[in-house]
Amino acid sequence: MSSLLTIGQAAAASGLSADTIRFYEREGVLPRVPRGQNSYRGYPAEHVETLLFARRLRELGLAPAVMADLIRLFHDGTCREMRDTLAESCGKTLDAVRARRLELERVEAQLRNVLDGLERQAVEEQRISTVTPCACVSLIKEGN
Amino acid sequence: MSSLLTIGQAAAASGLSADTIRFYEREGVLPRVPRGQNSYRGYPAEHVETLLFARRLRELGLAPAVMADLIRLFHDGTCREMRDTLAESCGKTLDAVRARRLELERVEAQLRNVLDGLERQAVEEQRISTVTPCACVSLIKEGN
DNA sequence: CCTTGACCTTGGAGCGACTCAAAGGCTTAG
DNA sequence: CTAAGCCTTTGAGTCGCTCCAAGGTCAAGG
Repeated sequence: MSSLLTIGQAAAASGLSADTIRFYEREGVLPRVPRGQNSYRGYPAEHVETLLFARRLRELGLAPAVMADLIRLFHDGTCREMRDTLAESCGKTLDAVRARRLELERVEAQLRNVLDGLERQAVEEQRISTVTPCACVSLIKEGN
Repeated sequence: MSSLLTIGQAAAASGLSADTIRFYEREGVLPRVPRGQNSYRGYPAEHVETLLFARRLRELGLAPAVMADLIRLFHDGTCREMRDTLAESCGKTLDAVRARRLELERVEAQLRNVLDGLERQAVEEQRISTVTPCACVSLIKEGN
């Protein structure tokens, strides 16, 4: 009857799973909300804003420990604190994401090379109908 | 005295860590090598080829279970088996890597957006020396 | 009133691919 | 004799959830 949401409703409203919300609460990422006499968690409607903020931080690839800081500032912090912390953690995350992306690009190119080589070998082997020595392993050997 | 390498030497020669080699052996990725009377693992010099092959497969992002198959073929398989298996697993891995890379590209762009917005806000707030309402959280809210 | 099914609770296990730590044995050099 | 630097095994820790089991609660239908 009150305006409190259950965890399932909060999950549906925020796009986080109920499991994830519970996990975040345990880990101190999200504040602990009060329980009803059911011992059910009760989420005030405004709390959905916090959950949406958390979800967005997660989408941006921020680690739970960083999310915890930012969510505290979301409730308690000044604008400057929020901006500085956000700048620092997004900056670090950006560096990490870029590094990972570059690595995946290298791997992707190498996989393409290998696949191309395998294709060419298969074609070649069909063209000259004799069995040639197995060379496909050598495609793997090149460092790039 | 024999030409067997210890795990540390095999690790140095292959670029895999000793821990990783032991892990791969436990998991059936690499064959079990015989122990000396020390109970030390003894690696024949040729085995380094296998380790290098494993290392390369790992660099290409192939999962241990797939590596296990390919390493068996490396010893036992025909050229065609190797080529077909390699083509299949590299193809699947390529798809997964590409998907992950695209996701990281999206996240990267979003992080850049957020950082740009924070920068602009900081500049703006300095220019007009009155304190404006805190808007930096709204930078986070946009879905992209 | 009773049942059914959908929700909620907690605690704990599982994932992938390693990585590290503990506790002990072997070998070689000073 | 001891110190170092290898090696052995077993088992726990990492990260960020995700899923499971066992049980309590609630709303609706018969």
